[in-house]
Amino acid sequence: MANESSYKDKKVITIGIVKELTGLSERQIRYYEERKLIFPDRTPGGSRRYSFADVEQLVEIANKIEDGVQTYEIRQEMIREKKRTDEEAHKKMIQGQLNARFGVRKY
Amino acid sequence: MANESSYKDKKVITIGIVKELTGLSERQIRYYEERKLIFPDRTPGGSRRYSFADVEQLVEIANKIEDGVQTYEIRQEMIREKKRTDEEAHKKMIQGQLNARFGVRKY
DNA sequence: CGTGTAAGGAATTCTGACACG
DNA sequence: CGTGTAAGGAATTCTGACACG
Repeated sequence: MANESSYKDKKVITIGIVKELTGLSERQIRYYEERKLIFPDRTPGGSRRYSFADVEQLVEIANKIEDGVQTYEIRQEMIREKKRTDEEAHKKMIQGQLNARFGVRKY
Repeated sequence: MANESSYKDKKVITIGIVKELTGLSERQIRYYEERKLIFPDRTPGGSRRYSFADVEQLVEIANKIEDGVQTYEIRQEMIREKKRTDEEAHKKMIQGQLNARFGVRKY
């Protein structure tokens, strides 16, 4: 649920292409980064590189803003969502360890 | 077998990233294009854009060249391979039309 | 044949700031 | 708050050519 697509998460897209793909302006794309909603990689030279997942994220962000949601709120949502998935992953890992030591109980 | 990955075939990667991803020089990447082994898109400004599929193709090409295969031969192989898959697709399409008109015979 | 390189120019991207509201 | 824009510079990419072999 995080690493099944080797392409989707690779940071290889320049801001110019992201602009084409999303229809957003460079200004918007950079601003959402400033507000910590998106996290592109950087080349050694300092240019931003986005993944397809980032592109999709940007579209979602833009939609919410169009609906009047502020960047701060969007960020809070993202943090809550991350916490939820992290806890879920943690729970699964613990369960995996239990299964490894005491055997898997299928049902 | 050609459009199941929406990411793999999108031409969004600059030559600089392709260089990193493949370990090839820009010179090599451009040369393989000159020899019609690879077909990047272009931005309005003229910059090349590659897909992940292109990146994989480039690695294969580079391996063959290392093995002493000439670009001309690699190109011939590619043409033969394309012909084969095209014929296969054509055959499937004809069969599909027959099935549509006369019903599908499962076995 | 396949690849390196120096050359000059054009396209791309970057940051910080001013503006509006 | 979110976005546009002009400014100046730096990084990226482009082409055509000379070189080697």
